[in-house]
Amino acid sequence: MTRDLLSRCSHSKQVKQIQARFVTSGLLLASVFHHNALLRAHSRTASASPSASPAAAFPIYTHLLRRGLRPDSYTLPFLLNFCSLLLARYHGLSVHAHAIRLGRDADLFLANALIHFYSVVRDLAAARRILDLASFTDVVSYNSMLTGYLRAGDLDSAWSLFDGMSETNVVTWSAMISGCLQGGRSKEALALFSRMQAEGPEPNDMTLVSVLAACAHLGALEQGKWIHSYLRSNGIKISVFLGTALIDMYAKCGQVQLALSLFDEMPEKNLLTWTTMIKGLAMHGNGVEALQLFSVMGASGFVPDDVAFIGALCACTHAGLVDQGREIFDSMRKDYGIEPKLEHYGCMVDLLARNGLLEEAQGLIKSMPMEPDALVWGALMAGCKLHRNVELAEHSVKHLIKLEPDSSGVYVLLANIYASSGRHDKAREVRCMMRTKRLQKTPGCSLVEIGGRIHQFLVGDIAHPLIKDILSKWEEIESLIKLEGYVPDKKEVLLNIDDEEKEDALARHSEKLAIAFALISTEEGMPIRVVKNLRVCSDCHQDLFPEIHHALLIPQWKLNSISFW
DNA sequence: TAAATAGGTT
Repeated sequence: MTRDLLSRCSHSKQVKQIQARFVTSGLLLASVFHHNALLRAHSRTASASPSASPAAAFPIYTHLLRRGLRPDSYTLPFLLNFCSLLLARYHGLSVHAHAIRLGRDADLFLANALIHFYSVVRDLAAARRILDLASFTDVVSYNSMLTGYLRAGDLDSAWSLFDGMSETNVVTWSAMISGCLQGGRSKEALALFSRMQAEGPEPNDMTLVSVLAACAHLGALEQGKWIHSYLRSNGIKISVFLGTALIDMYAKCGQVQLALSLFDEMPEKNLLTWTTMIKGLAMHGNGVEALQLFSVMGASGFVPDDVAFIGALCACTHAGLVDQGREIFDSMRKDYGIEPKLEHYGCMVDLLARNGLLEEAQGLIKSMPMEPDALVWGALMAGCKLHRNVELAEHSVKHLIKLEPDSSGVYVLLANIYASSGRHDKAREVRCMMRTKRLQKTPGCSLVEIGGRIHQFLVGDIAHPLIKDILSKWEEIESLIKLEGYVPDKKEVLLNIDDEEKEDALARHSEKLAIAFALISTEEGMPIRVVKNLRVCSDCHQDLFPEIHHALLIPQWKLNSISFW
């Protein structure tokens, strides 16, 4: 009876009401079991109640002791889990001390709860000590330690623990895959997933959500599609989580229509589902559609949060809707009580600057209640480049260099601006500055998926086993497209080198290597999809050659962080 | 008892 009553509670207030009734009746709290059930109900409802406090659980424990009852193997773990949920460090420490006094600290359940607790409060050394000294451990003990390392971003420790585990389960593998993802190592995440299929347990929906996110980051459409059909053939229900991950994957892999039809079919959506779809539409230039969806979302009763507003502002940027952007930006505070964050100012500066409203953008920067970051100045500078305002660009660059003295991007941008306005002496000066500072341009990196495998190319890359064939294919392409009227667009190559060398430098851009490789590795008529870390250079984007016309180039800045392959 | 999704860019 008690358990039924408590398991129906979804909010901590309801638990408290039942608790009060128990205490006043004086009857129902007669056993350890009832105390445990209450503690558990508090934990279960804590995440849905922002006002939940660890202090709520302790009177139950004190009550138990006063009655002369002895905590069983569940009592202290339940109490501790409550502390973990609320990141209540001091309460948790006192539970640990109590357990030692009661001699319960050798229990397996408690050891696991302690490892989890110390992991979430980021005391990994304490967690490790418990794991190493515990009399009994199981796979959960190791998983808790593993997720502790992963939460802290310590992938190396996680890997070495993982490699040494004698028993693993689906949680172990899912945690590792999501850990790789969080660390920006999507390719490792996918590799781990194939290993899991060969030697690990069956994946479940939580595993697949992470795998889909990895596919999204890598533009691995074929693998993403494979997961989708895996879901269908295994009768796995498409939850809100899975559906959202699928929509994101399709959108990031360039398949907005597929993403949209999935979105329409989803019976249950949450704020993330909407935001993902809005962002997906905006990313592909469907700014107007994205904004329509944003208002439909509001009409459907979903209150946009700060991330949803980024999506909406981003849609305005892509569609050049300055007035709507201003309106949305103002309504954030006025209608929703959300203070614009740095990111929102960044979007607005981008929107204004891109559309030539450089002074308004500068004014907005001055009005910001916080210090503008490099992205804000970068957006202004990009606008200056587009609208050839060298003076304001120089002003922005001073701020940028102060904020990011070691970032090569700033200097490259400045050099770009000088070069495109014909001031080659200044551009050369910047280049020298970069050389003396030993800064290197972030290498362009393109990925192409052939037969379910991802191939990576860096600019000027000669590491690929087929590099000779790739380069001769490019020569063939180049001679053909030159006949069609292709003229290398050398403004992307700013270096002060002669024309022939410029052509050579262009020819080795990573996207060209990837396209040439894809053309020799696929059947005629097959679509080619290239994903790139930087914006695709305008020369590479010319689509004079009919075969390249099929190539879909998706710039993806997120890949910037992948540098270890 | 342990694991999951969205976010502005040169």
